[in-house]
Amino acid sequence: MEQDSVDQHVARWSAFWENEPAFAPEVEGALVRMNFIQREARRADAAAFAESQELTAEDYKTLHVLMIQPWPVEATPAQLADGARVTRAAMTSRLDRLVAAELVTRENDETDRRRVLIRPTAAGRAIWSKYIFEGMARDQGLLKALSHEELIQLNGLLRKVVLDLES
Amino acid sequence: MEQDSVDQHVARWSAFWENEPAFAPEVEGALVRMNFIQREARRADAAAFAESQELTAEDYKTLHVLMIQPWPVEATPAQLADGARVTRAAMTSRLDRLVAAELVTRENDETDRRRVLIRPTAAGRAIWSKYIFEGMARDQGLLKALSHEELIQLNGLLRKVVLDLES
DNA sequence: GGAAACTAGTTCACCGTCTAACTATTAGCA
DNA sequence: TGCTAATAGTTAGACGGTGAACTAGTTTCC
Repeated sequence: MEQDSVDQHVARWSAFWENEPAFAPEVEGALVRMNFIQREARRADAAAFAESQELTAEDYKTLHVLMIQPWPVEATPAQLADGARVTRAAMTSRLDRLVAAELVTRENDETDRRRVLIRPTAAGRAIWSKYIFEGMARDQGLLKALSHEELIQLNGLLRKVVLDLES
Repeated sequence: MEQDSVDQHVARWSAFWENEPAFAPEVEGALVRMNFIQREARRADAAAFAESQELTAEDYKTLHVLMIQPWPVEATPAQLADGARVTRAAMTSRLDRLVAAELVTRENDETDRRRVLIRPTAAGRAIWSKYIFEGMARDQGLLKALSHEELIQLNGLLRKVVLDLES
């Protein structure tokens, strides 16, 4: 099979660690390749949102986490922070921006007055559905080199890793 | 095969997009799993360096990029910035810290007086070799669920993706 | 019923990164 | 040779994130 840039990296690296049994070329290669793919994914996402000027990839992520809530589509800042993997403090300022852009509303929950409920506006729903399909297309483009069967094979291998890490 | 958390995510997601042909469960699954593994890797790295108190994972990365230069082990801030994938401005402040910690030296290049040459100190070399093997062990632990043959298979699939993205 | 513990969200100070502007030096070329 | 353009590094200001402290409201339990 043709070599990619990671093969070269691993070859240099293997030469560097010659006679060093602790170095595992296949582990290095797999992790560097996954890193490469993820970086490319983030780069493409950031480029798509930079072009649009409407919102950042981060703010889209917040909106996305909100939109995929089970019906009714509403969530607390804490839930959104967990989903977007940022702190609640960071979510406060993300929501400030989304509220200012009128993509979500922030209302007090009258049944528990500590809580705040976030709901998408019509504009927020529209923006989300505008970008969600573009994102899917980008993701599929990223892995377009693999056949359906190869994708299933890849998921099988990755599932083993994830199951091990989750146990 | 047993299900991992990503299978559940993909199942919910598939139900959400029922009758929506644009959604590709295997693509979503593979990317989410790679994301999971990378996040776990970063988490473990950050934990290892947080425990040590000697330097951050980011500053280690800088030192690492410096140490893997071909002999003689020296580099300009620009080279290090490229290797660590941060801007030169960010590298300036990273180097301030490493110089203050006496892990690297910063000298003017007399043949091109715009340039600065960064070299590791003895302490810098020592710290790097202390952590490099721990990092390799963490990486191998991350993928310990896969046999050698499975690792080769995984690299084969990922190589196809990387080659496609590089072309 | 009321004190203590817990929970939700926000504010604050700090940190690391980014972009853009700036200084100093070198290279290109009429 | 002497402008002009390009290059290396740093600095300045803004931004988004973090953890800790804080306010307000709710739950627990004697």
